[in-house]
Amino acid sequence: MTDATEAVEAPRDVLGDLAPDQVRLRFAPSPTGSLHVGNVRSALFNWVFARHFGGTLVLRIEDTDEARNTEAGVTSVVESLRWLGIDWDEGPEVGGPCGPYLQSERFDTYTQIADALRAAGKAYDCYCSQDELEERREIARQEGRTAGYDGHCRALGEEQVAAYRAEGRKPVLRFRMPDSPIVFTDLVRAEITFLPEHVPDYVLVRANGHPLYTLVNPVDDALMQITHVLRGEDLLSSTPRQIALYDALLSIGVGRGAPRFGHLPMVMGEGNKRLSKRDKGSGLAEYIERGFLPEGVLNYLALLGWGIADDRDVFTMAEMIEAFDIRRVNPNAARFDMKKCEAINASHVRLLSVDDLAKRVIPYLQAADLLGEEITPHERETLTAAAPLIHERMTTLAEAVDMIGFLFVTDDAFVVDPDDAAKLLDPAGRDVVLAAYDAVSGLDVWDTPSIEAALRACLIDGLGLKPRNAFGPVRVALTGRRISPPLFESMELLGKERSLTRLAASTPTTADTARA
RNA sequence: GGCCCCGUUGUGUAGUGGCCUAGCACGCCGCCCUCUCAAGGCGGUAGCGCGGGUUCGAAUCCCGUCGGGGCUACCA
Repeated sequence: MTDATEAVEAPRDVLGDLAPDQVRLRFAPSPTGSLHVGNVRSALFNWVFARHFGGTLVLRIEDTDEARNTEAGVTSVVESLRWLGIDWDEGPEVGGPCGPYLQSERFDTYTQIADALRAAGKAYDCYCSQDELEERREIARQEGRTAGYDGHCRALGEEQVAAYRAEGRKPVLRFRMPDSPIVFTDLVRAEITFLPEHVPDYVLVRANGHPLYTLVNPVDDALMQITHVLRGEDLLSSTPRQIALYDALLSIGVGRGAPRFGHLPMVMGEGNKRLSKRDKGSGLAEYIERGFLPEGVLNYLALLGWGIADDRDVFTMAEMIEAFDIRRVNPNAARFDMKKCEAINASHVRLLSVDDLAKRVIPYLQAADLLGEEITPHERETLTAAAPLIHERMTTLAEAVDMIGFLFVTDDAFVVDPDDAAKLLDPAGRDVVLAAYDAVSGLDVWDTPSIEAALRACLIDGLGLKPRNAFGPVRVALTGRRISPPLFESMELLGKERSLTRLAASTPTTADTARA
């Protein structure tokens, strides 16, 4: 590379003539239920791109499909983004100069622009029926040609139009594709070329007058002066027709021409198909319920196509924003791996301070009825003391319920896991628990060192048990589970009285004695 | 069928002609530590889809081929 005359591939130009803070991106979901992780990933990359350059992120709701309940959907999108910590500069709740930001409130605009496009000859009325279209499509397919619109109505005479109208046919508005190749440089891929014979004329407005996504999406991007569009690769094939539309819009004085595009790799689920709503782990709601951290989810999603360094994969959003370069995004489709997602999340849990962890775990304990709305000082104290015990043991916040629930559950609601009891609280185990009871019942000082010393002296030194055999039964009796936070610390937190109560509940029964 | 995108261990990736007998992370397996589980430490498993070129030398360049995905609606 020392030879200046050597041909070098032109680098993908990210900004062009724009000043960095002039970049405008958007996240434009349709409000159909909970956000899909693929959408979250798109939101993340657009947000990070905008923040990296100090530009603007617009949130626009694409609710042109009137069949959906937009009211609840919009709320859900907004709440999801808030949870994630992804903020927007223009859009619902924050307003902005390009509103309204709900497409359902912009129909007049679309109608006007559709008319202008028709008047300028950029689009035309098409009277072909769906049956006719399908028939011709099928023939084209069989002949190995592009199976799109054949241009039948491109140049109808007045007579023909009158005849169609007399039949009662209602036209759709169809965009007239230019007959020259469309070439663009994708920000994550390279230069991509589409030949005109492969990109047929397409419908902008339905026969019933409703504008389609094909019209509405580019129109709003133009009107909202979007400079960069980062979206899924599934939309790559529709890019040439959209670019042609941006050009047409420009010619009638709308917008500034096509934005730059970057197509993000698909997120694949099990097998070799894209992650669908059916797949486990496809909806954001699931992550919230399970107690994933927003920073963990975002970090993992970022890893699907991007990395901060070759020897590190845990990072904060601030670090990602600082380091992000769309040209470094890998174009390969990536398979979603829940194990890795959990591992990344676990790393972020460990990055939390113990105070923060204690705070974040509260809603999950409340949801499990282990804590009430009001948290007593004692509960708060226990939580603070318990947090260090679990912060290196958990993958998701909701796991706190099983891990430290025994500290908060009332004694009469306390139950021992049946399987664990069967294994460890057999007659021999119960004898161990009895010995443990005797060992600690006389303790004056109830703290971890004293408890440990007493238990070891009695069970290990006294009875000659192996540690795991000695503490296993005690653990189950106290925490209800074979797996728990460290035993002695747990006992200290449980308190002497409650510890003894639980130990007593698991000491040898008359049945055991009879059997012996 | 047509068009477009993509192709490094099980998964995500690093790698832009020699530093690659291919690095990192997750997973998996084993060992150490240890009151359980984690965390941590150490070690192991496994990969350049295939075939031709170009070159002294290719995971890296070229051609072909195979494979996967996406799109192909009056959905978004």
